[in-house]
Amino acid sequence: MTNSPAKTNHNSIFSGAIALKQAQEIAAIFKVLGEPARLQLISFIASQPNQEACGCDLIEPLGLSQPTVSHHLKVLYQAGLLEKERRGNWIYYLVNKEKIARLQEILAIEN
Amino acid sequence: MTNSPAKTNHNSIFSGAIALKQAQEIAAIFKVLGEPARLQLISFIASQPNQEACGCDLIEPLGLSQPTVSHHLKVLYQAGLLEKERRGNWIYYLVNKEKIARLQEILAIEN
DNA sequence: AAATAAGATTGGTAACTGTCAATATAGATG
DNA sequence: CATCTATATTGACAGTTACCAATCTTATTT
Repeated sequence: MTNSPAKTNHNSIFSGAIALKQAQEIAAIFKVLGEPARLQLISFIASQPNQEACGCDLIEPLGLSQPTVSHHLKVLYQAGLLEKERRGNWIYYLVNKEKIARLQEILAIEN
Repeated sequence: MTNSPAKTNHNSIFSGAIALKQAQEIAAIFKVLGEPARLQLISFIASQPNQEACGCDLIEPLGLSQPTVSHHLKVLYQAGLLEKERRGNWIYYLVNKEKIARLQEILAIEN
């Protein structure tokens, strides 16, 4: 269990004018979320009973081809929004809640 | 002053698997935020003393051409993330805080 | 080792978009 | 009306990406 630090929220884009580098980092995450299929993936995975799902169960509900779903899962994983774990033939994905929480802080209005 | 309704947060993508249409609507907003220049614009405007800025003051800090800045401002405005108001020759932009707050709710983890 | 099933990669295409130069529009002022 | 400044639009180009079919890789099972 990690020790939760004091909540300061100075990571918000509203706590001061952000520099280009930070803007690029944050934008990269929003860009990943800027695709309907990827939002559906996150939402679907999180809504499962164990809050996880294997790739094969994600193809049908999205109505996209297997390569396309695989591509989106990769993008989400590389952005740190999903975690994955292999169990036999299947790879189970789950949402990285900390990353989501950090994103939420970025949108926190200080004033 | 509007009466604040009971906070239910059922707009989050984590309160159940979202449908395609909703995914498209939300993704459209994240897509707009998925550009460094636009994040800088929002951040810069909000960090001004009156939390507003005219377009002409946004060109230099971004280091982009006037048409490009104008384009980004238009995209942000059309997405409902910025509001604008003409005063003489200048057009002042300010952040739509409600829209931001709604975005934050979309990322709220229920569980 | 062969067969099966899940997942990843490759290659190709169509569509989108960020960027700027050039130009146009709008409002204020002389 | 002419001029000046702020903002918007147009046109063009380069880079990116979502998508699929086909193929490859990985792990299990017989």
